[in-house]
Amino acid sequence: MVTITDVAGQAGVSVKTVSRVMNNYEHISVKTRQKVEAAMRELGYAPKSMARALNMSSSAGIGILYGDPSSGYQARLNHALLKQCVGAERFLSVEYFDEKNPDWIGQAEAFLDRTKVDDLILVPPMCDSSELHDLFRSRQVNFVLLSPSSSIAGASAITIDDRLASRQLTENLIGFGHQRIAHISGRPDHVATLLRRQGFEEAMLRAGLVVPQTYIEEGRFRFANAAIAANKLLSLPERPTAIFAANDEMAAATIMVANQKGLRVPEDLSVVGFDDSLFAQTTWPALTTVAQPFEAMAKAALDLLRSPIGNVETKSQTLILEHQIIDRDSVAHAPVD
Amino acid sequence: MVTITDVAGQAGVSVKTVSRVMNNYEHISVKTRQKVEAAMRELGYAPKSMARALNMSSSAGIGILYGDPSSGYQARLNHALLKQCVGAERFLSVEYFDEKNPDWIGQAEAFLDRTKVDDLILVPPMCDSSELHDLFRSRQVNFVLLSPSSSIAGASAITIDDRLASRQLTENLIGFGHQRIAHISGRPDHVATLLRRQGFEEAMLRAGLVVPQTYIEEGRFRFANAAIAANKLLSLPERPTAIFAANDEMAAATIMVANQKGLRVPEDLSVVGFDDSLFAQTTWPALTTVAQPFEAMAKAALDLLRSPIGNVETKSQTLILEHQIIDRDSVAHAPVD
DNA sequence: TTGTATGCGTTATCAG
DNA sequence: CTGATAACGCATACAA
Repeated sequence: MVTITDVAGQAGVSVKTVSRVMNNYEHISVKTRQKVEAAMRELGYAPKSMARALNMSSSAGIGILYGDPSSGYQARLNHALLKQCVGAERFLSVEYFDEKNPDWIGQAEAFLDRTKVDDLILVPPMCDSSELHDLFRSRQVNFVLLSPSSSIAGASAITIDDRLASRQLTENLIGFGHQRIAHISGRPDHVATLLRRQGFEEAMLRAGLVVPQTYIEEGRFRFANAAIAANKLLSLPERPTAIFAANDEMAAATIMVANQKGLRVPEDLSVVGFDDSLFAQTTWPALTTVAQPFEAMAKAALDLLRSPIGNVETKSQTLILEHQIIDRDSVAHAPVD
Repeated sequence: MVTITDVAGQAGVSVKTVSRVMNNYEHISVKTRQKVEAAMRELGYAPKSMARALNMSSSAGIGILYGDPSSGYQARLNHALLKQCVGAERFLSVEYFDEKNPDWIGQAEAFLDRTKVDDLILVPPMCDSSELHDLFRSRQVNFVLLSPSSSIAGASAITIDDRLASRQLTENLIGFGHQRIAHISGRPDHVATLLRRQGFEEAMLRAGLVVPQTYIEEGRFRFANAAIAANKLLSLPERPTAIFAANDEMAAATIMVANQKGLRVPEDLSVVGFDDSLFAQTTWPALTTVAQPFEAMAKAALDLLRSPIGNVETKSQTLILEHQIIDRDSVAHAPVD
C-alpha cells in the first residue's frame, strides 16, 4: 500500500507538500507541484478517504436519497455523481428512501446516524419536504436540492429551465412548419409537468398558433397512459402533425401508436420528448429531445456542498444549468395537406 | 463528539477495554462489560467507522465494480444490494470501472486502497478477468462473481440458468402452436448470448422443429441492430410467426419493426424477450420475458461474502438461482395460414 | 514556498 | 483479565 509518505519520499519533498498539492493549495511552485504529481502517478497513489475523513471529523461521504428505483434519471445522476466523487476524493452513500413509508424523518435520521455523512443531495420528491429541510438544518448537514418544486429560502438548488427548454423544443417544431401541435403532459402533481406545458403554450402563443383543448392530453409520464393519450390525439378529425410528449417514455409510446395506425414518423408525424433517457435512443426513429446536463449538475452539486455551511445567513444560490436540445430523427417538415 | 476515551473515563477503565467490549472479546469480566456498556449508553456513544477502518485497514463496505453505466441491470442490482445492506449493517461502495481503460489491475488496486473494502461483487465483464481474481486473492479480499462466463475454481458465483430459461421460453412459444420461430442473438463475445441461443435450439430440436440458417440473426443486444435483424426476418418469404429476442431491448425493436410493417403483435407475430427490463413493461403489448431474481441474487451475494475467506481451500460454491418466466401480452397462438 | 511535529478515534502489541 | 503506548494515513499549526 502506497501512502502519502511514499509519495513524499519519491518526490523528495515533505508530506505536507504532497498534501498541499492534493488539496490544490495556492502557494506552491509549479516545479514542486509537477514533481509531486509525477510521483503520485508513478506510484499509483490513491489517497485513503478514511484517513482523510478521520481528522477532518466529517465523513467524506455524500448522501443521496432516492425514491424511485426504476427511474433512469437516478441511475444517470448517480453515475455522474460517482465520477465527480472520484475526482474529489469523496464517496457516495446512496440510500433508497421508501416513499411509501410515511415516516420520512425517521428514515432520514437513521440514515444520518448510520452513515455520518454531512453532505446531502436531495432529489424529487424528497427535495420538497420542509420537514426534511428542518431536520438537516438542525443537524448541521449541508444539502442541495435537485429540481425542487420551488426555491427554498436558505437552501441551494440546482435545476434546469424546464419551461424554456419546452418552449425551444416547441419552437423547433414550429420552425419546421408545424401548426397543429399537441401535447401529452406528465403527472399533475409534478412541477415539471406544469413548467413543460407552460413552455409549450408560450411558444404556441408567441407564434400566434392556437391550441385546442383536445390537443392536450394527460400521460402521467407513463408509457401506458401516453399510449392511450396518443391514440386519442391521432384519432382526432383534425389530426396534429406533431406531438410534444413531456418525457421520452411517453414519446416512445406515441411513436408506437403512430406506427400501429400506419403513420410514419417523422414523415407523417413529428414527435419530440424530454429527458434524453434510454428511450430516446432506443426508439426508431431516434428521438429529438432535451438532455439534462447530468455531469454539470453533479459538479455543481459537489461545488455547492463544498462551501461550508458556516453562518445560517449563508448565501444560498439557485443554479439554473444549461440544458441541451438533442436533434435526432423524429422531426421533419410538416406534411402538406 | 463523544469518543472512546470519554467512555473509558466514564467507566473508569482503559480505552482498550472499551474497544474489547465493543468487539465482544472473549476474556472480559461480566462486571467490567456492564460498566462499559452503561457508560456507552449514558454518553450516547457511537463508534466512528472511519477511525476503525483506518486502523483495521478494512471497512464494512462492500465494493461493487460496474462497467456499463447505461445498463438497467446495474441499477436494479444496486437497488437490491442496497436494501440488503441496510439490514446487514453494511454499506455499498459503488465504483465505476472504466472498461476502456486497459489497466484494470491499477484501477482495482486504487479502489481497494481508497475504500478498504474487503468484500467485492463482480459483474460482467470484470467477473471474467483472472488477473483481477488473482489480485483479489493476493490481497485477501473476498469476492463473488455474478453471472460469470464459466465457473472459476476457488471463487463463488451466482447466476441463473440462461439456457434453461431460454428453452422454457421457447417451449412456451411452441406450446402456442408456433413452429416457425426465429432468434435474434446478442453480442457474440458475451456468454449469455451463446447460452440463450443454445436453449432456443434445444427446445426446437426436442420438438422436432427445424431452424433454418436464415432464422438466426445477430442483434448485439442493441435496439438499432435488432431493428435491422427483425427487418430481415420479417421480410423472409417464409416469415416466422414468433421471434425470441435475446433481450428486451431487442424485443422492443422487433415489435416496432413489426408495427411498421403492418404486422400486429401478438396476433400476427409473437415476441418474447429476456431480462424483464424497463422495456418489457413500456412496450405495447407488454413483453413476455424472463426475470432475473435480483433480490435473491443480492441476498445470496451477501451471504456468500459473510462466510470468511479462511483457508484457501474454502468451499467455493456456485449458486444457480431460480429465474421466472413473466407471461405478459406479446404472445398469442400462431396464426393459421 | 516548504518542512516538522502533533493529533484525529480506533485497534494491536506486549507487557502486567 | 486489563492497561499504557504505538501504530494507521492524512491534515494542519507553527516554524523556517
